[in-house]
Amino acid sequence: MSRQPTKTRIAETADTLFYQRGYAQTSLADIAQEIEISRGNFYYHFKSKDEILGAVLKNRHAKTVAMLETFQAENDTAAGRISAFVHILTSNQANIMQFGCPVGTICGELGKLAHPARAEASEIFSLLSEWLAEQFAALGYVATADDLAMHLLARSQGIATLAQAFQDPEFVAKEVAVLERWLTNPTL
Amino acid sequence: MSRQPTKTRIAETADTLFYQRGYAQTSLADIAQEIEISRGNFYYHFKSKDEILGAVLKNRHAKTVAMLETFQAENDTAAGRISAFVHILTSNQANIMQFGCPVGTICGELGKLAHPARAEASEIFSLLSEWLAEQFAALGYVATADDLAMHLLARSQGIATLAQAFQDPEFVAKEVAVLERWLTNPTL
DNA sequence: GTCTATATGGGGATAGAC
DNA sequence: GTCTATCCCCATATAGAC
Repeated sequence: MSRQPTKTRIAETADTLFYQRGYAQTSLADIAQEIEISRGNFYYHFKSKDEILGAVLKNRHAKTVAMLETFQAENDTAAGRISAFVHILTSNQANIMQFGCPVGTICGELGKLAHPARAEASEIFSLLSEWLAEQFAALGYVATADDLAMHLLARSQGIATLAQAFQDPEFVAKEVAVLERWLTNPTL
Repeated sequence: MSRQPTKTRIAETADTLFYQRGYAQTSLADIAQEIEISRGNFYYHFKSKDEILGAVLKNRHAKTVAMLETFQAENDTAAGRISAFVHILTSNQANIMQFGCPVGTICGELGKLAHPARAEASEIFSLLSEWLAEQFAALGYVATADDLAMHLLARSQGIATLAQAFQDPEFVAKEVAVLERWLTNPTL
């Protein structure tokens, strides 16, 4: 783990802390302490904190692509693939209840600040939306695939938001079940 | 407008700026500049920034109660009341696309920071959820009223999150239409 | 590549004059 | 009630030794 190059360790730790505390609320000192480097060392690897954010977003993008490829590989049917997506809410429940959705929360934060990296963050949502649309199209919902994808994405986001606000695992379980039922006959 | 007492003006301006920029990212200097008082004057009216946050959350709570009472007064049927709630997404669309939902985003921010005022923020969600549950019960969905309420709240939140991320008014319009259709026969 | 030391600015908060 | 002046801490970022 700690045999990785420093630049990588910075980006990975920043990823975690940005998720848990938010971008603005995470100081370089926090990251430096976590991986036991000096604050000065930072600027050998990155020009600025914003550049670290860029690297983090690039990482999350790549990890999202990889995740979708795994869903693709591990499920024979489009229905199974969509279901795998929905079940992120279950498998990642503990984190979501504490810190919200990693994509949704960074988009919200960067959006409020009108941060230049805003668009890169939303791109990850686009990635998910487009992949979901492909699955719905494969299921036969060709005409409404895009809308169904956005609809499901929105519902997942809403569940994540309320999960964090109410800290209620039962709510998540119920809503995932509702989504599963909806998936048997997805309509708008 | 500016004839209000300073303490009130601080709380109202803080409310706006906390919404637009986030709590942590709004400095007391920002607020002071907006209403043209000195930074020092602050501490005559509030002991700390956190105390201002407390006042803001109390205000939002009260405004939410008032809003629900208006919905109640202006609509004869439970269906109409729920519909009024849904249409916040339309009437407040411009703000939501820029800054997200005022309740959802503060809950998210305070949640990440494990801030003491977390619970007060979630309370506003509870307010909405309980009111919606009453409406669903009045519609005849007594057994599932609570779940329907949380479900609708989650869907609204999801729409707000994606509206901010994608900046797409059409998406909001489509999803509001979908919600309206769902309301004619709300199921889980 | 990594460190220490430091520059510079901004944050919340306090003291005390008016 | 409001102001100015100031304290202290922590933030990002830089300079330069090792």
